[in-house]
Amino acid sequence: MTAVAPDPARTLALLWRVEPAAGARGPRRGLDLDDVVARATALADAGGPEGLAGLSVRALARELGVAPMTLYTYVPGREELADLVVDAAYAAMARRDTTGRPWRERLTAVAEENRALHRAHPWAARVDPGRPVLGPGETAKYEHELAAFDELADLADLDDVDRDAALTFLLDVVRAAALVEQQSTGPSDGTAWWAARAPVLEQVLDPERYPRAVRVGAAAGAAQDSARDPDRAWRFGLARVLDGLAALID
Amino acid sequence: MTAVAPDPARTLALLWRVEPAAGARGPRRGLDLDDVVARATALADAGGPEGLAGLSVRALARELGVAPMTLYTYVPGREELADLVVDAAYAAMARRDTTGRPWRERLTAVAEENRALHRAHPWAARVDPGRPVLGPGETAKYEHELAAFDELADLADLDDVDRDAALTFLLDVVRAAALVEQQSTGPSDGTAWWAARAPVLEQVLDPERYPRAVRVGAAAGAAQDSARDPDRAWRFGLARVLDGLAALID
DNA sequence: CCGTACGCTGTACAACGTACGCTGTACGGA
DNA sequence: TCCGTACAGCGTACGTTGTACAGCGTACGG
Repeated sequence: MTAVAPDPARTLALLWRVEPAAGARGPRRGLDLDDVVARATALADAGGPEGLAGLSVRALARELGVAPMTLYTYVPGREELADLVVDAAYAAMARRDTTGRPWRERLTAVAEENRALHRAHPWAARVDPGRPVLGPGETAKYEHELAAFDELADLADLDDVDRDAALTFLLDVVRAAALVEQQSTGPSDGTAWWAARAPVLEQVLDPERYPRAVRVGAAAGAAQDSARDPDRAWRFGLARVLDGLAALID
Repeated sequence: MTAVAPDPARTLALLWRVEPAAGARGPRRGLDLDDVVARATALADAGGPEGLAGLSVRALARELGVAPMTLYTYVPGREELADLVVDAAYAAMARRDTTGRPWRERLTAVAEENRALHRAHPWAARVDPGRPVLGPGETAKYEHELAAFDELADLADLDDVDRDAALTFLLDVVRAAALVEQQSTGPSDGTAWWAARAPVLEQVLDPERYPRAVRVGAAAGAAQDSARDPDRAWRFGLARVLDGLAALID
């Protein structure tokens, strides 16, 4: 079910659009790689949070009006296609130039840009951050976001390793907030979700045994469902990140 | 490929081991649900970071010496099996009683317990936190971890929603650190990984265009690979979390 | 003692990723 | 001008997945 040799060099060349000096023999290509990736992205977006995981070669081929195997002339396999989709999404992000602005504002901008990413592409929050793509999109994103730490790195005397850790720290809290947000705006809008579970839960969730879990769980669940203050978790996380980083400045 | 009706009540009953008052007619069951879950956990653990996603009904059945379809008399489907595995892992976590200790120590204990979880079960870091399992394991974990926030909630005047957000904040940073750690201890030990990519990257990663990305990326990569200070990212994240939460105390 | 509820499983189907080999195209060199 | 060849596209096929369905056999309740 998986290819034998997922040559990383080939994938990188594809990501960076480094053509293998094609001798233009044979028929012209009927599709454009950028189109393929764009259609794949649209399919993934339509698939909700599991969109990227659920993206299938056959569905994409159907969408593009070609046979499934045709896609393999454009892309080595499903995994690499997903990498291209991810990197394209990173490349397409809006990046505010906040050069010279105070560090809190710069980091907030980065956080908001990533929040927008997660809203545009719900699957982005499920992308494995431990497996870097190393494409042009990710690289540009990385460079831009590292730059936002210039002033803070200076003030707090962060070395490069700490700067990277600080960025990871921020991005991860943003991702977590996105996951929470997706849960409430998810397929079932809370009420039905809880209604289906309430009968068993009432029977089993002993408030004397789990006092905090029952109380806090109910409060947190209600807060998420009510659209009264949907940004609360988001602002909490961001403020905690900024305060945590501010403590580095002695 | 997916079941038609993933009845949530049935799954909850299974998680909490609420028997449907079985009239004990017919043959005895040859397997124990706890055994099934234990073997599934072992299989997932052996499968590395993708272990839970890669867990297949057929493989588990082979392991248990039964036909694949037999498992469907114990569990509604693959998804629910995964939920049981997750909840069992939560239930099995060691939980230090830190009642009365200072809040930083209590939160550190929670962080370390979850770090141990991620080391025992690499797939745990990939479990979707937006989809709560609501089993006894998760509930006990939630209760225990909320309790660790008692003093801080008091000092910082956190309401229940904030308390939940603060816990989520902490757990997510721990998860992120686990993902980073898994990347370095991963399948290929860094050197080979970079060697395969270096030729293309050198050709394409312009240090003038991406100065910080190239510099910081190299430093961060080297820091992860070198086992010199493997805990550095971990300690950074934890310290940032504690400082960020400490700022809530006015 | 037997009817029936239920554990177990063989078979089958739809969907998946993708290897292999064919067909037809269109350019580079003769 | 023509043709060899490199390459785009794809039909077919294989192995894998989750799981629906129907049959078989067991063992308890009446």
